[in-house]
Amino acid sequence: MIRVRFAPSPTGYLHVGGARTALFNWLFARHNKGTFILRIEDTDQERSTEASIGEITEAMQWLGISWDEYYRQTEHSKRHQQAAQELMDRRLAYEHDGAWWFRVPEQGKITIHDALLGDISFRHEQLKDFVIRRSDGSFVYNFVVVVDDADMRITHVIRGDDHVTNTPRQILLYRALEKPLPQFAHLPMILGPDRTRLSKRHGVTSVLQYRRRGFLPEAMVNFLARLGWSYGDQEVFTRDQLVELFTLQGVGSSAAVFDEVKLHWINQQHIKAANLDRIVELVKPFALKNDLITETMWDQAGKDRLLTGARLLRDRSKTFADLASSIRILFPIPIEKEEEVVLSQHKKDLVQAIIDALDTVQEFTPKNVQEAIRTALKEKGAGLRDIAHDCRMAITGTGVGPGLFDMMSVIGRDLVKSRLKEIL
RNA sequence: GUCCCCAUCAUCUAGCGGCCUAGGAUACCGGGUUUUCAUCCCGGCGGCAGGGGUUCAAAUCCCCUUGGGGACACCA
Repeated sequence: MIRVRFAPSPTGYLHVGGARTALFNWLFARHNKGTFILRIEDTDQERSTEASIGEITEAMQWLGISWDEYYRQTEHSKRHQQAAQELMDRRLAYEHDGAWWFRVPEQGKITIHDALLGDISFRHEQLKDFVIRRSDGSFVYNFVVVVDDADMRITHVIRGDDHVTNTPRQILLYRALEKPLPQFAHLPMILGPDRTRLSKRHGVTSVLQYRRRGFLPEAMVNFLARLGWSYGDQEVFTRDQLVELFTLQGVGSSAAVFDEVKLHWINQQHIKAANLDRIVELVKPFALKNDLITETMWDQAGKDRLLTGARLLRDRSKTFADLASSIRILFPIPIEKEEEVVLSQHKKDLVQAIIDALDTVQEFTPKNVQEAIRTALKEKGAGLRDIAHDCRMAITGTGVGPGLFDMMSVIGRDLVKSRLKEIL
């Protein structure tokens, strides 16, 4: 039975690097029908916070990374004490300056058999004795992680490769404690555009920030998975496909740069594939965010209109923030125009003809609207080209967008008419 | 500085000795579709870090150089 864990320390939000590590563990567990454990490494009482634990679990839930077992490292203090005492009793550790030190044998070398990196050797001289229990009685990371992983019968330790140099010390501890070694797999790091380890100074690294910016969790998961993992030429994956296809063999060994441009593209792919009802539901908070649109207005907008609007506009949206700003035109609020519309008298006549024509339309469908407008323009000896851009600007505030008749239909007769009158 | 890891287009990557004149994706640049933009379709640009080996054959294996990253705490 495969058992893996993600072990974040709750000293801040979940960043994308941590999320990727969690994701790979989770995919590995789900693919192999194993167990995924979330273990909060909260032994650093100074820096650990409840708020941080909440942020981390919320981010994981948002991403859909579900855990089967949950632990807090501090709950295991007696086990740590017990194990440390055992090493002391067996003279594998000694006390110095009030701290307990693990004795590293002077001769020999230690080899990690890493599932991703192959064999990596360290000579004992490089390691030196190290502290396992501080003089204040608390335990050091390298020690508790081994005790906990052994107790929890972790079979595969999948973590960032910034941990490789910790691994030989940990292996020594496994041996001293007479516990079976897990399989190690060290994931390559995620880098910023400047090729240094991804951090706050590279911009947004909080997973939850991506939710706030209008990204879909499945897009985030897809993107994170493709950072280091691949499956032939395929780029877009559903969560289920990822679970089905994920293997450690598919994981590369070189660091990857976090490319937000590609994240946007993947997000767009998932927005295009998502269920429209969900799109409408998810875009709502973005539309309400800093706008004239109220909750009531949203509810009165009409489900069908919102659905149609979302369908028409989502091909142009990389994020929900994009979609929210374009879907505003469905609401009876003033629209900001990208450019001032100044019409010649001739064009004003055309617009007036269009307004009049709209009144003759029975059911306000794209097809009917088109028919009425084309007919009206033809009678004036004009074509759609002559006035389309101005009409679009009047009713949507922008020169680009979905088909004019589709837009008029979904916006609705009254709103279209009043917006057209504004430019006369 | 010491130790460890990594090295294919700008970026993510396929490639695990012959299928490679190195494939896909993003980005970028054209063209088509569209009233416009986007989507979509077609095309283009662009890379095996360098040098030695091994082999009939190397992007693939080995060594060196260079470059990049990481670790060097009584932090996790």
